[in-house]
Amino acid sequence: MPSRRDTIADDLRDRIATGRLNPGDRLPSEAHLAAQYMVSTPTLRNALAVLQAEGLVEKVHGKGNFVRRPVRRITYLGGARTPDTPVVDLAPLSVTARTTKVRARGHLAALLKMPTGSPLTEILCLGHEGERPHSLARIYVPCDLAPAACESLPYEAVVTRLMELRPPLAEVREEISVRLPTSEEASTLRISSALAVLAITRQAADTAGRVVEAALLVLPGDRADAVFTTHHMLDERPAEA
Amino acid sequence: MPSRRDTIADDLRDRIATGRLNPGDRLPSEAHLAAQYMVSTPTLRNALAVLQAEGLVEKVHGKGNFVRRPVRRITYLGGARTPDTPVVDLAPLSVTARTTKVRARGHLAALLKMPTGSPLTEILCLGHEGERPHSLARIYVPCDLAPAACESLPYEAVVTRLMELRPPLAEVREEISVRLPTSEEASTLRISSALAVLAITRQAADTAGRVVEAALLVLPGDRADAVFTTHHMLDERPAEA
DNA sequence: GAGTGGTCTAGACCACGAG
DNA sequence: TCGTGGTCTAGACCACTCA
Repeated sequence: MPSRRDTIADDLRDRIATGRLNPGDRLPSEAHLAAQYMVSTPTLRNALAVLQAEGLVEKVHGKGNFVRRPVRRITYLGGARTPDTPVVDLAPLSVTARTTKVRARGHLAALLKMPTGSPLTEILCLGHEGERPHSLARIYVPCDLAPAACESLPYEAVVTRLMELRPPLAEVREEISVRLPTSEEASTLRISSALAVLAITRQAADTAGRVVEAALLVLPGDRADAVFTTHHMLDERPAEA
Repeated sequence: MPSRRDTIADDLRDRIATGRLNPGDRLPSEAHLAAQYMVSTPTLRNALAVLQAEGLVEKVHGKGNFVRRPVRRITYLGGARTPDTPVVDLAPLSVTARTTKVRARGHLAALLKMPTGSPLTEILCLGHEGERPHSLARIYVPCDLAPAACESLPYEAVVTRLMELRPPLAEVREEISVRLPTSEEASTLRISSALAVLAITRQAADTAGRVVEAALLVLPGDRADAVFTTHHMLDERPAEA
C-alpha cells in the first residue's frame, strides 16, 4: 500500500517528466497543493521532500517550490587522471580558494600520516556555477609543499604552484562515502541539511610513500557523480586519455 | 537558533558517544522521550530520523529504537583490483545469487552498448551479514558470456564460471552517485526509504572495447564506502596488492 | 492485548522574500 | 503588509511485535 506521500510525489514527478510542469516553474503553494490532493500540509511537505531529495524540486523559503532546471551534474574524476587534472572537473566553472595554515589533528593527522600538531596548509576551495556554489574542497598539504604567501593567489595559480612543488605521485587513494552535510556545509553549498552529500577523501602519496596531499571533498548528492576509470595493465598498456 | 529537533538529536548523539547509551541498548519509547524532552512525537521522531541517517540509531517497527552496534562498514573495492576480486568485499559474508534471462532496454542497453532487446543474463546478488542484507548487486552479462544453466549454482560458482568465460578486461569504468533507494531496494536491504544509498554503476570492457559486464550496485549509505586506489604508472611499476 | 513505531491530521506560530 | 515556506503541536488511527 503506497503512502499518500509517495502517491503525491509520484504524481508530481510525472507532471514534471511529461512537461506539464517545466523547469523553472513555480509550483502552487504548499497550502494550495495540500488542498488539491486533500492532505494536510505536513503530508504534502513530505512529498515535496522526496522530490527535493531527487533533485527535481527546489524549495526557496518565502518564495515557493520550483521545478529545478536540469543542472549539469558535477563529475568528479578519480583515479586514472593525469597529474594536472584538477581535483574536480570544474571546466567552465569558477573556483575561489582561500589558503590558511592549520595544525593536523585527529583524523586529518592520520590521513596525512603526520604527528598531531604538525603544521599544514589548508586550501579551502569553493566551486561555483554561476551564482550557485556546488562543490566544496578542503585540501591539506604539508607546509613545505605549499606555495609560499599564496593567500591571495587565485585558484588556478595555487594549483599550478602546488603541482610544481609536488614530487611525482605514486599512489592515489580515494574513499567515497555518503553522509548528511554538516550545517556549515549545508549553508555553504546552499543545500538542505537533509540532502545527502558525496564525501570523497583523497590521499595522494609520492614514490617514497609520503602523503603529499589529503583532500576532503563534499559534493551535493543530487547533482554529483564520481567516475573512476581503470585501465587494466595487460600485455599492451593502453594510452591514458 | 538551533531547532528543537537538532537539540534533541545532539543530546542523544552525545549520550551515545559518552557511553550513557550503549550499542544494542533500546531507547525509551518515542512517547517517553517526547515527554522527557517536552516536545511532540513528530518532533522527537524527526530527531531520531537525524540519528538514523547518521547510522547511530536503528528503528525497528513494533519493537523500539536501538543504538546501532558499530557495524563493520562495507567496503567496495573499485578500480585497481585483480580480476578475481569479487565485486564487493564480502569476505566473511554470504551472498545469494539468482540468475535469470532478461532483455536489454533503455539505460541498460546503452551501458552494455547492445541494441535494445538483446538477450542478457541477469545475476541478482544479495549480500548478507548474519541475518541482515547489506548489499544489492545486479550484474548483467551478454548471454554468451554467462554460465549455462546456472540458475541453481551458488554465488561463488557463478562468479568463478563468469571469470573463466570472460576475456581479459581492458577497462573498468565505475560511476558513483548518491540517491534514495527505490521502495524495492529499501525493503530488500531493510533500510528506511529516507536513507540515501551509494549507487555504483560498473562497466567492464575487454581489449576489443566490447562491454562484457554491466553491474548496478546499491549499498546502504550509512555503512558503505567505496575505495579506489590508483597506482600511477611511473618509471617503476609498483606491484599491485 | 499491550506496547511499539508509521502515518496522518488540522491547525498554530515564526522567519523569510517581495511589493 | 502579505504570501510563502519552516517548525511545531496534540492528538488520531493503523501495522507490527511479542507475550
